[in-house]
Amino acid sequence: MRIGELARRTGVSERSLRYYEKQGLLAAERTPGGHREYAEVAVDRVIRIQELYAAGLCSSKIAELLPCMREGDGGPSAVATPKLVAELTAERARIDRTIADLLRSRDTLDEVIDAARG
Amino acid sequence: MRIGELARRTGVSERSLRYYEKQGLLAAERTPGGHREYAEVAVDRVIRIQELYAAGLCSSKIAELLPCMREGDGGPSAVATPKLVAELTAERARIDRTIADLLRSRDTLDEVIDAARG
DNA sequence: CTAGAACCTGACATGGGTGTCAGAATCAAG
DNA sequence: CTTGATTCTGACACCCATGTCAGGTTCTAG
Repeated sequence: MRIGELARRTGVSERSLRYYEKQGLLAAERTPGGHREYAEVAVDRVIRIQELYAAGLCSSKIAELLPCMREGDGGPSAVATPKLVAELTAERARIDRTIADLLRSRDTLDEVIDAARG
Repeated sequence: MRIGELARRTGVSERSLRYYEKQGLLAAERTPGGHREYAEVAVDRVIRIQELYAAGLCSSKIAELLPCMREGDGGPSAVATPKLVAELTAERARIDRTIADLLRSRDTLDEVIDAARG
């Protein structure tokens, strides 16, 4: 599929998809004229990328991480190095802290919302 | 207490504390010479502000929200307007989506980490 | 062949909390 | 009074994913 369809199906802008490619996160074939041609599996990949961005990971971390994930029906094409494992473990801890933060903030909002309704 | 101590006790930079004041999030008395003097309750307030920032709320939303929260032992000094309640409800939904995202990303990380250990 | 839709690259802008620096004033201890 | 630590204001920079625009090329349906 081409970039417009991929954008539509993932909800991610074309601008961002091109940016992902430049960051080495998302590969694409090219038509003879130079237009990007994406495989079906790109949809899942883009969604995954978005989730990881939303989780606070930067492009370079995601770029290291993606090859170590299984994609579609195949297995992973790489295994994380010890250094990467350490980094990911740190990210994991940060995510846990963020979740805890979010839960507290959600409670705060609930309190204010409930007070206004009650 | 003064700004240095508040920064130390909350882990928030002096820069940010001054910024919070400019955004109307954090009030401070002034010494005759113009130095900020914070009440004890400021510590909790700053931590709360940080949590809300971490939850993705912007300064203006936090500024609207804070007066509707109970602070220390006292009750809230304001009640949320219907408009604010609607906005906060939307923020709450966004937070829920973010949490779901984080959980998925955490699972992704776990998968890669486990694969490298196994 | 042609028109219009879709795509290309490159460049500049944006947001918003935070870092940092400069130069001056204040505070507190000796 | 003096000195060093602390604080003040204001300005500029940064990050970094994303928006947007310009000018040109490719694709596809008629």
